[in-house]
Amino acid sequence: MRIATFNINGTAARLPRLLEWLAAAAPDVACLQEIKTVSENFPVQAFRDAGYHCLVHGQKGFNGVAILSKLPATETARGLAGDDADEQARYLEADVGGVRVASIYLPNGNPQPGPKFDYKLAWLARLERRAAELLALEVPVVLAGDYNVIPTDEDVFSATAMADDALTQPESRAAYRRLLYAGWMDAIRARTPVGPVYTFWDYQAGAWARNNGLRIDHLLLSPLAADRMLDAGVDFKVRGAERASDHAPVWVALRG
DNA sequence: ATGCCTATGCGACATAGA
Repeated sequence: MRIATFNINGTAARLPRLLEWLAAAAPDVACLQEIKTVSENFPVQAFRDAGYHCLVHGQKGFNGVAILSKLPATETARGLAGDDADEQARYLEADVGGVRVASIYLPNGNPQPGPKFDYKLAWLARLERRAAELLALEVPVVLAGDYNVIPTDEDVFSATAMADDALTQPESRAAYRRLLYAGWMDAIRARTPVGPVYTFWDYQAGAWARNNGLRIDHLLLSPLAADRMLDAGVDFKVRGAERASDHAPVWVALRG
């Protein structure tokens, strides 16, 4: 089973690229972020024609997450518990073929310090609580998404250029590291332990051409999912297409 | 020191992204 995460940066703007990628990569599950549409306007029929069921948690204009799956999916959570006032669509979770999968769009947190950074850290704390509940289930789980966290200086083209950014702050990194120490395996780093691996390249300043990237899209695997991992990687080519998202898809292959 | 691009919206610029 191949499970991918892809921040598409707008469904309407990205639909042709997205359908091309689904046809070429044929993931069994695709966790999408930044769909930037209300659920009612998500092009369910186009994905159905491509062979995918859809679960959608959208909102107007910004954010929004979805899970596409070849097998039928059973929704297990919509939104993260812990803050009833939080109306941003950033978390969707489902059972697909015996694997629990979450599509995560973590808050960016800039500028920091400030309320947006506080929201990011609070969201990370809520995610840690949900992650602990999921570990206790003792089933294969894949937490897939745009974490907006650059885990280490090896995951960024220039640590100094990003030193004041919310994505590299010690508090953001500590929360991510706590997830790893709790038992979650970073699939990309399990496959490629050393050297730069990027999943995002800014539209500005020729970042793609210069390979000025960041690694912020992650696949965290519970122990039972990690046991089944065959391979993991980034579909770099997708970022080089015309009218591409600023993120590339990241995928993991599980046995069975 | 700032903007560089891109997407969206009750568009005519503002906001958000990262």
